[in-house]
Amino acid sequence: MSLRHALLGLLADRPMSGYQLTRAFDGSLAHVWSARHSQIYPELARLRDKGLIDLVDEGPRGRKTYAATPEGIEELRRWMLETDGDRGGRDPAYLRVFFLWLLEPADAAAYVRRLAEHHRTTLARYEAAAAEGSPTTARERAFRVALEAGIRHERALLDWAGWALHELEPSR
Amino acid sequence: MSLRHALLGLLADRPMSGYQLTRAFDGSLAHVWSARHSQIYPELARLRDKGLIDLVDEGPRGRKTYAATPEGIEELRRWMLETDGDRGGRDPAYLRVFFLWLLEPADAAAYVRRLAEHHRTTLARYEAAAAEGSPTTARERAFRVALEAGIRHERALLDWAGWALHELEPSR
DNA sequence: GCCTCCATGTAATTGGTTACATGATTCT
DNA sequence: AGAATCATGTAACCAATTACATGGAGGC
Repeated sequence: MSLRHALLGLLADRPMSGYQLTRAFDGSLAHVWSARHSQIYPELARLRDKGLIDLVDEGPRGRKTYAATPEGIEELRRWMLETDGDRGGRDPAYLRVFFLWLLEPADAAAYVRRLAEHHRTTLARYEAAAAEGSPTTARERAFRVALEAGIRHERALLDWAGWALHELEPSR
Repeated sequence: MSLRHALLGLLADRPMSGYQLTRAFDGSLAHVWSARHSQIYPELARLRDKGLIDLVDEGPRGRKTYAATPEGIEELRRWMLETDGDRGGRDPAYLRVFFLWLLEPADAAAYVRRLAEHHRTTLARYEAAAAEGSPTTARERAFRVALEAGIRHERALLDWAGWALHELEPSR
């Protein structure tokens, strides 16, 4: 169950509310995991029941801020090293690429161009994030390492899209 | 619902049984989508009810072979062009990378080395598949294009792992 | 006063995994 | 005869999305 550990990981860094966690899944974490608030709030309640997180503050508008407990961090560390059971990633965008042959060449090319556009914007966003300030803490350095994976991934697929457009030309 | 369209895409290429489809998800498709037989068989029944696939043959051991109908291919084409609603990919292996700072440096390095090993074997498998014969049909050429995305993805992350190991050295 | 964003929750439904259950064919 | 593989299905459970529902705080 990765959602649980994603929440623990975020809360191990700093205390956050369910609302802030929801927004974290729309940000830098979006390409590796995501979740809606309707899944997050009940999961936070379960994590609290198990003593893996603590309610550390209550603010305006009913805001509840949680932090990971030592037991929570322990559980997260355990999960980090327990790699088997990882199932292959799921990616509808690249599932479609397997079936491009069913489209008219013009539609297939348009699809690949749209993918390229998407990779281009994401890459720019990541590169901008990487450019601002150099990491100092272990946490910041690890984040930079994760970001680099995203950058190389986006760059590789952007290059691929260019190659693919050439390869899919009907004339060839 | 991507499973439905993955099945349609596979059956658009050639008629297959539920068992063969199950194995297809363990093969080249594994890194973009996967499903167990317990999900596939009921879905095939639903697809048949909707007239998107036909039962074209029954063989030994109760084997049932299905093929996509024209309506099925039409539905698949529609899905190919309807890209919104794609949610970000999910990848527990790279979710862990965001939390590497929580591990002892030695454990973090071991984790990255394991990722590298995984990318190395997958890359070798893809490159071997790419090396055998040159594609002739539109279907084969599109498959080669999809394979190339896999190759570049694996290569990029293998390179990343090497860089990350250097970057995570405690001495730095 | 109204709009936007902050903030949390529940209910209904669909998607996906694990476990249960059965049996035929082929190979050795 | 026994093992491996082929082959299909159902049931129970867990994970995730969509829709429903409510209200406070801050800006204009």
